[in-house]
Amino acid sequence: MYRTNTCGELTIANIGQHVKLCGWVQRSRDLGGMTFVDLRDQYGITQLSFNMETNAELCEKARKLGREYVIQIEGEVIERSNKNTKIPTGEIEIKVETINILNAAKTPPFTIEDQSDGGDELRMQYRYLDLRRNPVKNNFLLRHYLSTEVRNYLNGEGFVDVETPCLVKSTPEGARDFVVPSRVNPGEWFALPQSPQVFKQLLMVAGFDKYYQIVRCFRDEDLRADRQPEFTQIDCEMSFVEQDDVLNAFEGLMKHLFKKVKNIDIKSVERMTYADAMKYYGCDKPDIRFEMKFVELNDVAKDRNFGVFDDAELVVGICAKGCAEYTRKQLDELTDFVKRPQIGASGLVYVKYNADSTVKSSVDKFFDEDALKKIGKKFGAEKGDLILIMAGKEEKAQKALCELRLEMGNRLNLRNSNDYALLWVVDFPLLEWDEDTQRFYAKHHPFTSPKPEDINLMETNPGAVRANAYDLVINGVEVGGGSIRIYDRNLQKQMFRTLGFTDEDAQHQFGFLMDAFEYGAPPHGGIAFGLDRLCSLFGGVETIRDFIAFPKNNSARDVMLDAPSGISEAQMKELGLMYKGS
RNA sequence: GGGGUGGUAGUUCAGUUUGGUUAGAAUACCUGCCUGUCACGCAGGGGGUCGCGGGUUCGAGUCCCGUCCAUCCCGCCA
Repeated sequence: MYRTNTCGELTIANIGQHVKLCGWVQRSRDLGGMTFVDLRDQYGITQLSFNMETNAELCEKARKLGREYVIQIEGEVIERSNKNTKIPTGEIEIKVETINILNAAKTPPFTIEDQSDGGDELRMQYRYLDLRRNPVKNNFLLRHYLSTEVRNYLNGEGFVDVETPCLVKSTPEGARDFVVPSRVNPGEWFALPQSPQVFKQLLMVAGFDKYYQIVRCFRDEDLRADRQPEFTQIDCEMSFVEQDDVLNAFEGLMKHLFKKVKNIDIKSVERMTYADAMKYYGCDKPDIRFEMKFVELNDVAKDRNFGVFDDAELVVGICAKGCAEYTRKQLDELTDFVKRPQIGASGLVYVKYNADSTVKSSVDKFFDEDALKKIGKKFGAEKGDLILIMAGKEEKAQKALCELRLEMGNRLNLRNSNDYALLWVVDFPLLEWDEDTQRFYAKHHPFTSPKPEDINLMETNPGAVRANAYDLVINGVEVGGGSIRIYDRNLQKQMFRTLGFTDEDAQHQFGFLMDAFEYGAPPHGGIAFGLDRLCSLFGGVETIRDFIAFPKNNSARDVMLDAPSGISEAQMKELGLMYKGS
């Protein structure tokens, strides 16, 4: 038997017990006459003590232990004469009788401490050492707890966990696929699933009433702090449901998770149409922890001989409470912020409603005080407020002001990571026009159903058709999305036509699904949540990498494995692929 | 594909603006001393292809060009 106890559990109640412990040497403190060693395992740290007077040989041995040596010790739990109140085991120590070195260790390239001296790159290369650190380890305990509670809740609601394949068929819609060559079928390829979408729909056709799966998904697109090429979804589908049934069911899941994981009572989840989200926040995933809503100014801003406004499709602004005292420098910073290439605005107009009731703007030349006050009135601006205005093409002005609004939220400390605001964005457009390819694409995916009252627009004005599609947005982060699906063969066929598929292409790509719809497909819908993003949200950080044990770096590489890598000529031949020597 | 930031001891960084003696600090590591430490302390020591390649110069960590890597963002992500 390696051990009788872990390094996190012995307390004053165990005094006098003879124990065996195993773990890693966190650190040793050699005081000359005596030596202390901190022994660490997943559960905590226990101090080992050695005394030159009582056992010189053993004490010498303890002094030679390096950091991260794996050892087993045997000894007696004794009360410390000097107690450490900072750790749970701080009242006791082990008077060691024997040390057994299970494995020596090289000095690690960075310190295994809560505050490590290691940089990101190095920690990823030695991820197994990084994972020994408490803050990193705790992220995975959180993830484990979160997914456990997801299962607990969904199991309790009657959802059935069904596994779906990882080797599937490549389809032209959506994200770029990862593909896998088939040895048995030379020249043919599998794709890794971007989501189990069609399988879960087929499970509904098969009669499973409620399905879920915590499942890996793959997308071969460029990475971000919140995007990895393989990521995990909580994938769900239900039969005989309308949109409200789905929203209500998963509000329940969210309330459960917040209660269990964060001990937060979520009172309600706001609902907002996509149209309103765009109008008031300029994006489809607004952070509603703070207001600062957009106000459109076309009616009061035009016809003042100010070309920037007169030529603009949209003049729109926000009101930053109490910011009228912003200095020239601060306003310049904001202007630079919106002029960054990523945002690309050409400028920023401000109006200050000063405490002394005077009004000052960057467009005084075109707007007299009355006109500026009229603008202020549209925001309900008070003394001390600052209005920031963007103008231009509708989409661009919205996007720029959206970024500016979030920036102001940050500056005004309105985006506390301990506050959570949940929001359903509903009634997304079904389709999105793409200028480059001159065709419509499904905004969500091609299996999303149009709102029945909009179906008649499918042929006359496809861009105006709204979908039974919804996203869950928490603090401005899209954590999940779903829809009520099409379950009728003809409607599905019409959808593919609208997307520019010939009937033959549609049959070739998705015939299995449309065929299934002819054998008694129930009305159904569902949703999928990004587990990694939920974890990062609960953890209060923005990068999902911290919650993936072995993540890819920004260039989609695993730096620890040094993957991807070349394969042998023999493997290539076997797969029927051309070999390109390295 | 595009933009920003960064790359200097094992590690994290300073030094680069304004080129100039032997490139520093902290921490880690090694040695010695120390009997109640717990970020132990004290004394000493070793440790550098300044990412790589080219250029300018009497002289380059520092200036110029190229390139690679990392990271954040835009595009992309149904």
